[in-house]
Amino acid sequence: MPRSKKYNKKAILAAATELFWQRGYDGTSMNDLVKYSGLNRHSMYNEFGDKERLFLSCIDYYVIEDSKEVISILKREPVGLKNIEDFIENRVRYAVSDDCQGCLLINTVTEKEIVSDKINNKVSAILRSQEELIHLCLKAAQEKGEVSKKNDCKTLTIYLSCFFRGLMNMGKGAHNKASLIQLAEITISALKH
Amino acid sequence: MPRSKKYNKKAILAAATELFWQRGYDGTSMNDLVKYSGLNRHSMYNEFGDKERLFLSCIDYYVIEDSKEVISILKREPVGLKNIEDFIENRVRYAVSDDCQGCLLINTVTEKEIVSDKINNKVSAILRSQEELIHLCLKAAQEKGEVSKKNDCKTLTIYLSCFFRGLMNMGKGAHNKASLIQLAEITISALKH
DNA sequence: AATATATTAGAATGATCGTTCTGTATTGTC
DNA sequence: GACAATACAGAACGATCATTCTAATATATT
Repeated sequence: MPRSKKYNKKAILAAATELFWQRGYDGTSMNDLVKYSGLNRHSMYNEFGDKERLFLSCIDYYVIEDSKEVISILKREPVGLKNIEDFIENRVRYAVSDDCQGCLLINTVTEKEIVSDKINNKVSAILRSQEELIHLCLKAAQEKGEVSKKNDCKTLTIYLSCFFRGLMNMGKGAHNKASLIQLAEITISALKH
Repeated sequence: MPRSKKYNKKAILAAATELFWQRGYDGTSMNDLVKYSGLNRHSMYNEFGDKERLFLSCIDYYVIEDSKEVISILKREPVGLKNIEDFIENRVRYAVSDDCQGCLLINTVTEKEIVSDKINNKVSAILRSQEELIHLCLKAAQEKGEVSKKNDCKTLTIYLSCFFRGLMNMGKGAHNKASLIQLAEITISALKH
């Protein structure tokens, strides 16, 4: 009976995610989103609800689509140091690239005071779950003797999490991005001692 | 002749800086600033110009007043590893504290796409100058043999800069802030190997 | 006392914000 | 061909944005 939808929901989400990623939640207006995605304002609200719900959907899209490479690296069996090394290399290469705009989730942490509790809770839950993946790799790596047992692997997880957050910020605006390449080695070697 | 000013310019700047620090440039409205500082809107514009110029003044205030402790740690003679250690300890303690709201400058990097070139340039120039202080400490520390010469001290500077940026983000929103304490040791020991 | 500036509260401006509504055109199924 | 849902452009809403302006009041110096 009804007319079928012409637009591609996923493509719209990709466009919206891109904008939020670049300019943040507060810095992106519904007008920007309508213009950039090409979807009609009416359809936008009909499909995604209000701005907050759209952003929450974008976070889902980001985790599923834009983070899948990184997640698959961390999940590759058998887990161990190699996963961490590949992950670090992947993130450093992204940070150095010209189009690095940080990480949508980590960027949103900076917006903590302006966004809703719902958004904050979702973001921190996802960051926590990603840290859990790192934790599993480090635990296995310690058991295999690939990583020093001097530090608790929970501590090392936080160390890496901190490194990645810093890296994403540097990727967005540092004067000497190229030299970020060399951080991979230092960080990996810190795990071994 | 003229009536003398009743308000304290520095106190107003402190209040404005506090708000920008908490909520970012875009997330802070002139209305918020007028209300929070207590200064009349008219006097606000008269004293500081527009929002952008006020923000630039706040950055100056932040560097001079809110960063002076940290800067003095890095400048304490004779420079060497001890400066770096104290600096790291100071920043970690701040990150763990309940009222950590990150670093105004590093937060502004995340807002890169929304703020003006003038703001971006100022922020990155200051971050660069602070990295230079770290660089001088590391260079001296390497000459004294306190820090390994395996890595170029410019690389180590970037490593530390990355760590601090990550730390500030973690301080703003991590689920396990208390464990950040342990990062100081790992990071310092990474410099030694 | 006269004057010059500062302070204050609040109105007003035009732009933009998120959101909703209106009306018309389109396209599918019965 | 009739019906139902969608797509679309754009107007309209009230709120808020940064900024400017209007007055009235206060307080220094001459």
